[in-house]
Amino acid sequence: MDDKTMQPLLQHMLCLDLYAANQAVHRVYKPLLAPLGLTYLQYLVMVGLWERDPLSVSEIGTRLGLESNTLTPMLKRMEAAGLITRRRDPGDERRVNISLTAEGDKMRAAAGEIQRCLMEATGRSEAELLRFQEDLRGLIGNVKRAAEDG
Amino acid sequence: MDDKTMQPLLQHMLCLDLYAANQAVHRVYKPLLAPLGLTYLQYLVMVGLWERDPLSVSEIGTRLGLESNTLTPMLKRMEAAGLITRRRDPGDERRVNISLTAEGDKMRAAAGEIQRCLMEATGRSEAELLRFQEDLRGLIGNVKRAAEDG
DNA sequence: ACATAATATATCGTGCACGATATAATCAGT
DNA sequence: ACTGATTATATCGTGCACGATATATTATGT
Repeated sequence: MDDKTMQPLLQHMLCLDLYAANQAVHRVYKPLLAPLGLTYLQYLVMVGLWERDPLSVSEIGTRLGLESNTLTPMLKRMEAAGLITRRRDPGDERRVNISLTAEGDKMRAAAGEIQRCLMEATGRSEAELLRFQEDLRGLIGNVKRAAEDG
Repeated sequence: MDDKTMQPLLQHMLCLDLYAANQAVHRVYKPLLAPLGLTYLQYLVMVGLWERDPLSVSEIGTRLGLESNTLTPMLKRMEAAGLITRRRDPGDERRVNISLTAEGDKMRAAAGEIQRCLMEATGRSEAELLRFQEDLRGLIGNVKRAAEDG
């Protein structure tokens, strides 16, 4: 008989805060990435490749929670922009390996400062962020399990 | 000289968890909203209207962090689906008032159960969710401020 | 070796997001 | 009353998201 259950209010909905958090993060990243000609999602792909190169489309997909229907067009745009190359894996012709170009690799130099800006934007210490991240990941795990089980 | 600063890793990036949280929430809502013919964002508009009716386009925009470039097409789809009406405000012809149709108002009945499912999906108590929401809102406030100040 | 299933990517259509811009209505200051 | 600024919505183009589907390649079982 709780009002919040019977009559949802936007003010109380956590999902709206998660949505707003993404919007806010997006808006901090945008001006930082604009000089590099990267979108937010393209930057996440780059971070993945700076860490390990090459990655297949599905390996990128696992990291970002996306599939080829989203990734293929995006990776083609990044290829057209000269950031990455797309080549069929000789060992398994179903796979497409994504690698950084020299230009894409050079952008790595800008990443440290971008991350510093983001950390600073949160106004939280590294320890506070870690604790929050742990909490958030627990919640994500629960929600994902609920989504799968129906 | 921290590695996490110099060389960002996807594993450490909070923004990726926020992104994943939205994906997960979206996936829980989708099957619950499909019977109503609503998308996730359309549902949020409905929640706003169940709370207060009418709302202008910009009032909806304030609540969801969106502007007419996103809302106008979406509201037109909702109008075509018979969920809402769009009428110029007689007192200020610049504004467009959005109101629920009888059909849209009836959907209110399904909202309680949907919210119950979502709460349950988080696997957290109401008190835990409130604490998390407070923490998240603090973080959003900081990030928004950083985005505005540049 | 061969038929079948599973896997990896690509394509298509619809619905957000959002910067840039356009248009019309209202407001403010003279 | 008039001009310029402000406000509210709409339009356009590009880039995600994602369900559904198609195609090609590899793996599996007989």
